[in-house]
Amino acid sequence: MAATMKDIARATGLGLATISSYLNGGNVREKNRILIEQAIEELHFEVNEVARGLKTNRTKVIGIVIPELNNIFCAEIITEVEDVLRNHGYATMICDCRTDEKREAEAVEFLYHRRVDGLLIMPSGKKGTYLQKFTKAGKPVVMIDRKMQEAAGDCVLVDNEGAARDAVKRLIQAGHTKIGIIAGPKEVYTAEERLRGYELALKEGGIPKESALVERGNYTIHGGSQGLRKLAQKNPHMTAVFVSNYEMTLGAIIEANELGIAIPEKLSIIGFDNIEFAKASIPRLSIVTQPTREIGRKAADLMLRRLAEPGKEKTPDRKSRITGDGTPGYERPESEAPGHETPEYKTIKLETSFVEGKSVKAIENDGQ
Amino acid sequence: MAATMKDIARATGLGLATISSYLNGGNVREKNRILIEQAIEELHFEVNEVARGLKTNRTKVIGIVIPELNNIFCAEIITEVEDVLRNHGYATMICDCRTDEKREAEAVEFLYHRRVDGLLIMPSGKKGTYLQKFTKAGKPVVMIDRKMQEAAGDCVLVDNEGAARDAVKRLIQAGHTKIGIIAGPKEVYTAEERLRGYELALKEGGIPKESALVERGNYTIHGGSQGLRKLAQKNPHMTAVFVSNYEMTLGAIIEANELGIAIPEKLSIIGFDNIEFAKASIPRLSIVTQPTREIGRKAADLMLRRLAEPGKEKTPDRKSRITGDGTPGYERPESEAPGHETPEYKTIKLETSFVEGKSVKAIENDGQ
DNA sequence: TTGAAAGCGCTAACAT
DNA sequence: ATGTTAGCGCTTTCAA
Repeated sequence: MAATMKDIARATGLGLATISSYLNGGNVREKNRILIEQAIEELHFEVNEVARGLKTNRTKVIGIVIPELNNIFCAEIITEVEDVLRNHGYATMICDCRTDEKREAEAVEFLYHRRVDGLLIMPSGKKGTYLQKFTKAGKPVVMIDRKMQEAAGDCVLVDNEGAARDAVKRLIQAGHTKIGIIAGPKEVYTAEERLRGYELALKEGGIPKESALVERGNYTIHGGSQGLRKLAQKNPHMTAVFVSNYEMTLGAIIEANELGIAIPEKLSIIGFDNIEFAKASIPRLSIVTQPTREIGRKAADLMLRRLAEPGKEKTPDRKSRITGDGTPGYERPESEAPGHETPEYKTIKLETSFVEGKSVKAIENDGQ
Repeated sequence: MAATMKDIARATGLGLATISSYLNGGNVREKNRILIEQAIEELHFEVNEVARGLKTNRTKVIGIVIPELNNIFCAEIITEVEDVLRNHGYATMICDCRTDEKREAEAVEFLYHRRVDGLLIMPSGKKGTYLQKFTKAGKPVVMIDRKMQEAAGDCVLVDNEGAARDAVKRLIQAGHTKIGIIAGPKEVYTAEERLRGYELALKEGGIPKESALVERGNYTIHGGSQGLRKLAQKNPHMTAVFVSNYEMTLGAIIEANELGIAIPEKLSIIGFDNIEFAKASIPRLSIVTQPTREIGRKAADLMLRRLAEPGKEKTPDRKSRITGDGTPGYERPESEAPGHETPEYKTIKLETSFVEGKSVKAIENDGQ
């Protein structure tokens, strides 16, 4: 087996505490330092993080729960999160809950068992009651992209309504009045926000709502294709479409090509997410992009900050000695700190940005 | 703090071993079982996996190293892996090494420190010398998609050459002779395999190679667009293209649309990966798909199997029942031959499949 | 600065 | 079937 601190102690003739001190950046006499380093080298010693975790009650692992690993928006955020956390010595345990609330709860439970130090979650469920375990244990919870009801914790959100509103406004400013939207599923909160943004822009632009101009898709490529087809069928005079996520944007474009609807000559399009695709697409697509990297970074930073905060997981490391003579001298004090000062949860709201492409064409306003 | 086994022991008046036995599926007298369950319920006891890990020297965590989490091929595989492993009580620690060999080595090191029980890696680097730590420690290593030199471990691969060969053969059978390929980067082994498959098919079909029909892209959407444009420019008579990964397939199609090259009337296309996209695309795309889910599942299964194998660990552990779920107890061959440690590594090669779409059109062979 | 010793929460002999 | 007792490898008082 791998060498342990004891081996180092024995090899150097020093005590365990000295080795530990050295490993944790404490002061060690120069000659001992050399001795230790030499022994570590020879014995290929490496700290056992598991043992350390048991002792310190901090595993240096962060749990991550996401709806779909297999989704570019999630994947980009998690990529960043993982990078930041690992650079700070934290490992991440990722659980994909397949957008299923039950699996989400199980994942949270699973991670709690593994004693992760904190939880980063992109919620699928509406209620976050199962997050209470973490908050009660004084372990930080950071929600990404969406806030859960009844859940205490920090949030990193995006201004979805504003983003959609801005996008649609641009279409209006370019002279469009018959503007369709391929919105997301009703159950998805962020999808509803985007739809609201669309409606808001119309209202502000003095353009009446038309239900025929609103299609919903299930956030998939296919949903986007279908959405565009229906919109085109129902609205021969529609000149512009706003599509509210990446996969559907892709589908909409494919469908437009299929239908022979030239972009932007016949139809202006503003899409969502995935700047890579927008850049590669011809004509270069105008899209709303979410700052995935920043979302990830902010979320990770927030987590690190919470972890660095003192006090939370006060384990009054008192010595509980068990007397050998049968006296049960064992008594668990109220380790509950009742008046726990409610930490002020932070909500960070990030701005999306609009990436100008060639998929929006100004139309003559006088035509009608 | 959370309750511990000791608390349960005290509450029930039973001994520690009994509690442990109960928790690990051992036999406990009925009335004690009830007692224990009751206490567990009341005290909200949950096993501390960290402590268990320290004791058993098995953390029930698998390390995963991948080139890009943010890549649909990787993401799909990992999604499956994570699912399978978690269903068996294993957590996964994922490290994204950004296709960087150095970061890859660091990630492996990082995971080793965390004492993961095994390593699943989709290699970026060519040599796997840094994997030796795992194999030396008797910890299983499973490579996905690519084999590393100097690395001992199991592999789950795909027959890239065969897949490409089959795809190109189909084009030939449909009468095509001017067949282009948008191949991947030279450094990527799997990309070279696919190129070889293309060449092989041509050879078998008696069609001479033409270097003008071979373009390389960097596996991105943009690379695909450029590749297609160059191919079209250089080869006015080209009637078919084989594109060797998803992102480039997407780019090629976008570009074809842009250039007004009708698919499949003017150009037949066979793409790669991502069946979702192929299905949504119009015309429905003919593609080669890799069985990502199966790759993930096989890799995870292989890992689980290795983990269940006895002997590797120095710790002479006796038959231990894993967590409550149906993991069967394993048998240990009695042949204790210490010097006879040559684990036979397994290589699983999976078949890709061809998904027929509408993007390949038969052409008249007599025309020329 | 350093050493000795007591655990963190669990499993696993070894008894009974 | 159950209790007793050692540790797993580390951090952390408390002395020296």
